[in-house]
Amino acid sequence: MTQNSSFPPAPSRRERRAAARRADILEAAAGVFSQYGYENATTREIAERADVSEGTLYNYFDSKQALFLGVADAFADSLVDAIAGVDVDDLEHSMTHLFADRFRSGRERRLLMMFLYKARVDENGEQRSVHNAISRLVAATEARVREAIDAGTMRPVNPAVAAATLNAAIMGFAILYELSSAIHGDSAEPDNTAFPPELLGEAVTDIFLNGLSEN
Amino acid sequence: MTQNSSFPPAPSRRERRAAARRADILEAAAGVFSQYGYENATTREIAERADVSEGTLYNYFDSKQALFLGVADAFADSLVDAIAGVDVDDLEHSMTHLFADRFRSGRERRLLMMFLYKARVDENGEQRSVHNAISRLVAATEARVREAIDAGTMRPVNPAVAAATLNAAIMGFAILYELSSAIHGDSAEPDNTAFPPELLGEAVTDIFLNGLSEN
Amino acid sequence: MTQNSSFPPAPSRRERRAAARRADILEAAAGVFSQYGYENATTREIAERADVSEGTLYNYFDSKQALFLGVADAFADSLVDAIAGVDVDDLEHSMTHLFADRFRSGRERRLLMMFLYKARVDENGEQRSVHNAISRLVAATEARVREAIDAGTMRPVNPAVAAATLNAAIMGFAILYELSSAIHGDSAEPDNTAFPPELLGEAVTDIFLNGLSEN
Amino acid sequence: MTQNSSFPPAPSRRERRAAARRADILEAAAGVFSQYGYENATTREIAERADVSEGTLYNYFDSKQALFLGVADAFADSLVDAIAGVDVDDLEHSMTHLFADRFRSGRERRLLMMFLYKARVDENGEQRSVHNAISRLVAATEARVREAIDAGTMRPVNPAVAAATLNAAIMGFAILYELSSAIHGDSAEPDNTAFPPELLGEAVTDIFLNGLSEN
DNA sequence: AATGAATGAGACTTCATTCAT
DNA sequence: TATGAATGAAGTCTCATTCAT
Repeated sequence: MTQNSSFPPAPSRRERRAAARRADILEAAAGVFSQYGYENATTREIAERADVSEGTLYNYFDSKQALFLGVADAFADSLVDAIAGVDVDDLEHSMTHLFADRFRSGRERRLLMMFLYKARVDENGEQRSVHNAISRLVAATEARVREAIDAGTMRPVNPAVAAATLNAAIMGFAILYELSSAIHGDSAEPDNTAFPPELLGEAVTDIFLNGLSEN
Repeated sequence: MTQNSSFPPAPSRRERRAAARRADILEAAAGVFSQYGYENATTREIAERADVSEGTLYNYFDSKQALFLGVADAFADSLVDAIAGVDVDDLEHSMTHLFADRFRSGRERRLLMMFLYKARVDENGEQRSVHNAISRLVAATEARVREAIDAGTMRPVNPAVAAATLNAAIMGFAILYELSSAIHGDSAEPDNTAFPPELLGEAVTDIFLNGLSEN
Repeated sequence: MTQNSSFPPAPSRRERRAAARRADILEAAAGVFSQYGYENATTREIAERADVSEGTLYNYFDSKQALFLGVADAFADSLVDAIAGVDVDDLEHSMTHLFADRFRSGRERRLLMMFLYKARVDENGEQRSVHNAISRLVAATEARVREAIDAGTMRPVNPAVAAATLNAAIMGFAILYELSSAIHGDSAEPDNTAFPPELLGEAVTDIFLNGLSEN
Repeated sequence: MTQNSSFPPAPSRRERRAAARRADILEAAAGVFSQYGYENATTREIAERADVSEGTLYNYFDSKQALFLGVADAFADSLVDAIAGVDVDDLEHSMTHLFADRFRSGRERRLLMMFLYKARVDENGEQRSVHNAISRLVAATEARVREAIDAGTMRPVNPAVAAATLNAAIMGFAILYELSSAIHGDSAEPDNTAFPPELLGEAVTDIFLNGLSEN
């Protein structure tokens, strides 16, 4: 009857509705968080944007923190996927795309910035999840670097340092790009700064692959 | 010998005390902001740490925001100075030190992260000062890059992109380093992570100068 | 019989409770404002007297100012109604009652005094509502004066001046009466001063209708 | 040596300077109070306007309240003088001037309004002085009314009621006039409303002397 | 399961008053 | 006597979270 015979057992209609509701809430939360930052985002606005009541929020997430972590996890998933998709045999091309993609969406840039900020601020016991999300990113990157070195397309640099540097650049650049967007007065989408994402991705990749030194 | 005759007129005792008090407050604010982030920092704790009453805070700064901007300005000043000190004839050495210095102090790393975050969140009219501070950094960097290219020590890359990339890396790395510090459980000073700042600075500089490609 | 079919739609129980709560809060606010004046009235006491938390106040009114304006509007409404009820064919009788009614309740007297005071102090842009309330009063009075002149029961005085004078007397007398009440030591209700409101209303009306001059 | 041989003993230079300072402060306080109202007037601004430090204020007056009472007393003195100057043989003329004078200065109008307001709010034990000032006014008026009745220029109305009504009108009209000034957009001096003080004084006096009734 | 009114802790900020200089 | 920095109590307002409906 249902279209899915694999595990877990086919979700009932109620379960499907609940999942959709949860997704709506996460989507709304991502938007509000990215726009205002964590502390200035209000559960009231998230609820409004998800078209549910504030009370309902708490049927799906234990707290504002939990809501935030839900957003962070989804974000990290998509970024880990992107890193996993890098082709070590064509670093230039795939890195260019990776960078460009990370610079394209203002919402993603802002979310990344926020995760980094909160990860630091909330290092108090209970909420290491953002840390975990970051760690997953770096680990995924390090794995690719090792592969690239093994494949002979990358110099035998320290893989951990290289992975960290690349992620730092992604993060730092996302931040800087976001700031320039704001500075250039187009804080709202669409992002039409002096440097279009593609060119920027190319130039940054060039620096990373070929270095800055003359000769 | 006594009241010197040069400008500005010798500060009276009262003026000296006021300046010292102001410095105390800024110092306390920097500490509290870096530890908790802007929103979770309370004027109460800043006052306590500066050993003054909350009211006194407002004799020196108009608002919590103004206090924050005071910290941001001082921070940007020191970073601009550091960039201005880069020797274009010995990029490797001076960049290594620049990076290493930026990674050394946890408080500086955290402050930088916070400024970036707030700069994005507070792009509302009145408080562009953090933006300005960031802009100063990038401009100072771009000037050095142009010099280095003219001096023939750097490839003729796009100076604006290079300046942005370098700053992005500084920022991103400060963040990442800070996060790893936290991950490795030594969130408090001193910072004794797997990668000591000097080695890290060297490795990052190497990647930036020489690139990642196996040529 | 049950949910009536006329407009507006029958208020739900929740809506009815909300309206009642709003009324409770306004009532409490009127009491506290009249007792302490605007600036010395605290949201804490208003909340306590309305038997709600301070936070709840802000679910019904945006600010202390808004609360005050709610009280002012209700007050102006009742006074405008009273003026509209004056019978121009029996000025003596209806004016006597109008005056007497305005003198009777200490709370009303004090509120009036406060509105006048705040109207002056808060003439800053946003809050002209108190001004508006006063203007409504004077306009209503002027209309009655014109009618009375047309009906031949009043001398052809300048209607605007007469309206202003009458309202000035109402206000001024409310104030003076309130002050004497206080002076005579019965600041709390009930008001049993030397001059009972009815006699006072009569005497004042006599002066206004017949003047002070001999002959 | 000094120019004054009467009691009290000739003031020394120091005493004269102190008196002048006191007068400066009172003048500044009157201005600030009338502009902002009691609660919104700050000792800081009073001090600035009097060109002394805040601390100095407290060498001349015990508290903000005392400062206010100083202003109130001076104000009542001048008004009592004006009432004492009314010529019972020429009520029309002298009342017209009395009214007109009270309407002319915005600062006086606002101060009067404030005194009335504070007199009510501060009826708590300690500060009956404003009450006393008001009482002096009414008593002075009542004395004049009795004289006028004895002189046969006034109907034998109840002198207490008449005195109260007249003062009420003065107060109420001062308030109303002040409000209209504000309403007509010229809250700052000079006062150029639709009704110039002289005409207004005349019209009000006419109503008071001759009444409103057609007969 | 959904609602949204109620809660109350806690934040920032103001300002009359004091007191060491 | 004058100064003005320091004080700290107190006030308004916000918002995550709860719970009766």
